[in-house]
Amino acid sequence: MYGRRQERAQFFRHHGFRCTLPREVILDILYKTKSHLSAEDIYFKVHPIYPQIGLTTVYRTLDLLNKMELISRFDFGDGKARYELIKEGDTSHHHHLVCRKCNRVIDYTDFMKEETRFIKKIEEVLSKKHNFEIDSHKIHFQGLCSKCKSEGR
Amino acid sequence: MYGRRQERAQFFRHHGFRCTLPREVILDILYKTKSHLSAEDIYFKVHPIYPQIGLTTVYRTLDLLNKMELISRFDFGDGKARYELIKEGDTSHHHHLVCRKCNRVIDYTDFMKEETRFIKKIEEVLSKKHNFEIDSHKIHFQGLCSKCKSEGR
DNA sequence: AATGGTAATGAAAATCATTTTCATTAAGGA
DNA sequence: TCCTTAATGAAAATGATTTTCATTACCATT
Repeated sequence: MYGRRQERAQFFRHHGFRCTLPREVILDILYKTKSHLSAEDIYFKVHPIYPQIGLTTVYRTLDLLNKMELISRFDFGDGKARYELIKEGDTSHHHHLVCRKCNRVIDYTDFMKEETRFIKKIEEVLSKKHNFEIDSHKIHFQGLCSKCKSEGR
Repeated sequence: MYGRRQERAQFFRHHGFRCTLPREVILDILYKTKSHLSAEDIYFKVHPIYPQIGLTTVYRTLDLLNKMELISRFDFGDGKARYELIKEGDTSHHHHLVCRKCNRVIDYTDFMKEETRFIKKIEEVLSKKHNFEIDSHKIHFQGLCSKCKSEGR
């Protein structure tokens, strides 16, 4: 969906939004980049190629993509929001280990089968109990990364 | 530990910090309040009784308590950090449902037995694999709360 | 292909949570 | 009680994000 211009354009229009250059470019960068990008990160990636695209637009686009549930927003404790594309298929589903000292983030994909089973069960119960429409979940481990551990806390 | 002044004082000293009035008062408020408080929330709760305690000190104290792992920091998407006391015993262990529209937070404690089993297993594997010292985890469901669902997204 | 209504943009200014600075205060060990 | 120094408070600074507003450019319609 994200790979082809035509599909992207349709996706925006389906949601009642226009497909513009900044939106295409930003979505493209998120598509091509694995790591967890902040608005500024994206701005500096975009700027050399499209210097007319401003930081404000990056913020607005990230907000839009988030509302469209194309991307997820994370807080890893470094004072800026970070974003990741939500890809289709189970292959990319992952969660994070976050170092509470240096804020380093490690992605993991272990135990996803079991997780899915477990999460599905909770979701069923919670969504009924609280009349809540659950559409995503995040799991987040905190602690000390190898580097910070060896340097002493 | 948090209930008695003597214990609190010792706890601070054990960690090499002084036990001061602001620290006692702020810890006390966190102890007595169930909900997820922001620095400002705490400041306004403190202020009528101890007007000499400033917002800066609230921020600094929350930072300290967080580093001492007495409290946890959360981002529920409303632009301010929120904090919760980490209580002892299994009874208070819980996670959150967060509405992506109005940022309402619902605590849940369902399936904690199974969760503990599941999380313990993941932690063992991940901590070895990444040489990471895991000391806590967060689970976070996102979606629409009953109110926002009925009002139409 | 040209047009027009309007959503989207960019630059600058504003906002707001959080952090820093620095002079003053007060823990708590000696 | 004294003294060292960590902790505090007020004000200023910072930095991420949002708002404002005049301009641009999608894209449905002609």
